[in-house]
Amino acid sequence: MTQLCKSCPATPRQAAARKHAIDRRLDHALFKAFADPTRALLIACIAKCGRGCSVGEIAECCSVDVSVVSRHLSMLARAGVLEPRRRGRAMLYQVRYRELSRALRDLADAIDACGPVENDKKEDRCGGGC
Amino acid sequence: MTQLCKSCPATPRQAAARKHAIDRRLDHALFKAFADPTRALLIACIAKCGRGCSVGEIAECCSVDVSVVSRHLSMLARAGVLEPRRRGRAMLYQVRYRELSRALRDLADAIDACGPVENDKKEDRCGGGC
DNA sequence: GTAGTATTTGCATAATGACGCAATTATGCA
DNA sequence: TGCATAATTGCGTCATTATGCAAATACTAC
Repeated sequence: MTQLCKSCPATPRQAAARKHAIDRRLDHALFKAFADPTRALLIACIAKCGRGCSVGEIAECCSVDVSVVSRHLSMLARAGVLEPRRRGRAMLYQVRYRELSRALRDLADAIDACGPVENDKKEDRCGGGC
Repeated sequence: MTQLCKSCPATPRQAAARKHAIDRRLDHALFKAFADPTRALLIACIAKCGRGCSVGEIAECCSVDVSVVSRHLSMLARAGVLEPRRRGRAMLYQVRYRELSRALRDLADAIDACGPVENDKKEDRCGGGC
């Protein structure tokens, strides 16, 4: 993620500022979490529920085996999307609302920061950052 | 994405409001785009460059074959992440800054909207939405 | 037209990941 | 302790996808 276009020599200051912002936000583990349809369904289900849901409950949202759901959930917890918590025999998973929306907004900010500014409008010039 | 937890009967109004927001934003094609390390690298490279980059230039950012980069780029364009444009022999790809950050912020908003509010704080009660 | 450069596509291979089933672990209750 | 319920893990299978190479296409310049 730190390698840069050899053909885009950059203003060091611009490059540093931009590089820092976006590289740190592009956590592909986070996006892998959302990339699978089943996981997206699970996330949406738990998010809309607004509380910690057990694995069995969550499994009712979709048609796959409970073991598959369990694996998805622990993966989502590792990715920082869900917060796991034990209650008796049940394992409750809850969406980490704040952290999640924060991560998305931070990436959006980083992308905006890379967007073309006045000096970069000339199509043939590199904006600096590569 | 429209299926819901059977064990979480919802207040219809809450359910509708929340469901609408998050289901529409969970475009897994968009997140698939970011889920692969190579693609994430390419996106970061083009984003930081701040202009339309040719396939050959972009390929210098990473160690994979140009043909692979070409495939990734056309996939990213299909996903709405990049904007393709021809200039002579070269194909230029530019990040769709506005649309991209907008999509991320919308999802962040939808997630926040699902977050626990006062009435949902009781852990055993479903917030409504499933 | 031909030659040269940039990009895309076809195809085979390798890696990754999702899934179901069965066995195992973890916890609560009598 | 023994039993029941909930969740996780091991393992094999199948589908998807990332990759490289070679061939084909798109475009420019002469």
